[in-house]
Amino acid sequence: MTLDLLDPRMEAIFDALGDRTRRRILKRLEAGPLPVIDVAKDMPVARPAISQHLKILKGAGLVVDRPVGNRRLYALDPEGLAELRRFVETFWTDALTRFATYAERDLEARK
Amino acid sequence: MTLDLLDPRMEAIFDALGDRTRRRILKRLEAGPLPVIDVAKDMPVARPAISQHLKILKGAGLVVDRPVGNRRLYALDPEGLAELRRFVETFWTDALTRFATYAERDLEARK
DNA sequence: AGTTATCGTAAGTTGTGACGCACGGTGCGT
DNA sequence: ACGCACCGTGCGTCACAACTTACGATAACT
Repeated sequence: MTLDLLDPRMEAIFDALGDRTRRRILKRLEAGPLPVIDVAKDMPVARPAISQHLKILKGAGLVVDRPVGNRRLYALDPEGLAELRRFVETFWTDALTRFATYAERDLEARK
Repeated sequence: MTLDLLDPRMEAIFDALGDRTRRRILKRLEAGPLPVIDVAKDMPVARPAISQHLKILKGAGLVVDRPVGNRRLYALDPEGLAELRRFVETFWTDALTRFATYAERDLEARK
């Protein structure tokens, strides 16, 4: 029936979102593009760790980066966010449909 | 400004979704409620591992369970899914708003 | 009562991912 | 040219989370 494996892209996205530090990074980038050093500011981990996390987020398509002089600006990638949004949306509606179906069956069974 | 930490509930949800096996479990439950033994069927890991994953998913509010005779039926929890949906939705729209703002600034800066 | 099936959990092992440190590269300034 | 700031990346370490195995509990049979 339906494939058991998720889209590799979605796998990467959820894997990326599975880490607290990475979620914090995204939350911080929500305010706008930032250089690595600013992303790392007041974070519980050191800058190199932030770089590694950013690399993973980039691989998942959740952030984009562009060099600006000395530094490198990271920003949210609407592409990846859109993909996540679509997936959650469809999963949600599908689940609700199924849920309604089973609620109906329950009602039927109770008669 | 905006709080750096996410809602503990969302933290639990994303942590739960951060694991491949757990995602597969959810995907399987999308078809309807199942006993543990059926969830574990043809899975790359043994049944006890599935039980542990289900416990985590339950803690995150993504699944619910009810005893049915000898077995125990697990099903998707619309509550948690709704929460996830809302979060992704607002994050998405907020990000888009910010994105538009910065695109505008870019345009302005190019003049 | 005895047997079988389903399930949860405790205990112990292991892979791996998150991290700090150190280094090298690059760009901007003096 | 020199120093400085920013950044990416090996490399080694370590904690933790995902496993298996073994056991005990409960429920539905004969």
